[in-house]
Amino acid sequence: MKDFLIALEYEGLTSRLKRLSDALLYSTKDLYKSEGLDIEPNWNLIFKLLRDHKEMTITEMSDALQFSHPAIVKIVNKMKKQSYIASYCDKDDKRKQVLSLTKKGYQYMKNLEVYWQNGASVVEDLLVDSPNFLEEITRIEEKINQLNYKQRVLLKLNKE
Amino acid sequence: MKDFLIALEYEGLTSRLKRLSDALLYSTKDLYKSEGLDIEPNWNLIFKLLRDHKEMTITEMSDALQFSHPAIVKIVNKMKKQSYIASYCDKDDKRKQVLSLTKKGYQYMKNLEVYWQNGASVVEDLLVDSPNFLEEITRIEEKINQLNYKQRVLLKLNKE
DNA sequence: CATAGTTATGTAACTGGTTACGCAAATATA
DNA sequence: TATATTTGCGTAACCAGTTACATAACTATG
Repeated sequence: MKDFLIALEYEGLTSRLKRLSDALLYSTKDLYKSEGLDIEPNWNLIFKLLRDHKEMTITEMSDALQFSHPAIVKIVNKMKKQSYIASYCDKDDKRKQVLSLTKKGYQYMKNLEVYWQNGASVVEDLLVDSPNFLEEITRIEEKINQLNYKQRVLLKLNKE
Repeated sequence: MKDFLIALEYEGLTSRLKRLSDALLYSTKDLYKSEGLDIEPNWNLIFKLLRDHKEMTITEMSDALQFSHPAIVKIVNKMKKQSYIASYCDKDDKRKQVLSLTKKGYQYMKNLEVYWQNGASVVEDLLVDSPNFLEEITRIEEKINQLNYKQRVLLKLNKE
């Protein structure tokens, strides 16, 4: 059966992006599960952020990833429960929670590297016939950041 | 603050796809809400499917859109509750539910056309500097359909 | 033609995001 | 310095998908 979303062209793109990202997400979860790994999707982002920055707050992470802060809170709390992350209260600003990887976190990260490397290599393979993809999706992200979908549609509607 | 996901290159793509598709999804919902429209994301897909095919079953829709069947069931049930869709039991196969748009459904669809047209036009604008995007994402979808992310990573792991 | 397997659909539980709201701490201002 | 505003973060409720499981109806086969 023909793929209706693809046939829709411009009108199908949003749903295709969701469909593709869901497929990758669930497949990643499935991989972790079948490998018996104690990690969830996007923990890798937090691991890498803290590997590169040593210490960060929730807000800084939410800024760097451009995720809502509750999303970060949820991930971080799970990682704390597994003792991959520790935190202390910033003494200059008591609202802030300063997060960093524990020794256990650093050690566990070593086990994950092989999955990250092969994962990146898979993405590279997926993109090999799509050499402009990364560049072009970056441009789309930039546009959406400047003026979101709703604003753009409203602008068109009001011009009529 | 620099975008960490973009800096991650291959390792950030999956999360960027989700981030982008979520941004579009929530912005679409926001648009519908602020316009007072009685419609949810992806209802448009069902409307269009039934506009083009008159009658379809759950499984046919799930096939055409490549969504899981429970996803279709949920959407269709909501649209039935609003009387945009009616159904009858297939007399040759009593398991099947034959779905079609009601008169109310067709009428309501007319109100939506202007949003669909402008939405498509917005997507066109978003893609104007990304002329290869649609073609290249199609190739990525094809690859994932042939061998999913998990399978690809496992293959690489086992080769080591 | 009885029964084993397959298919269509429904339902439950889960997931990983979001928005909305609240509060305490910090900052700006009158 | 009292008060208004902003900021950091936590929690609740929601949302649109998924997988897993159940059931009834159809199909194929010994």
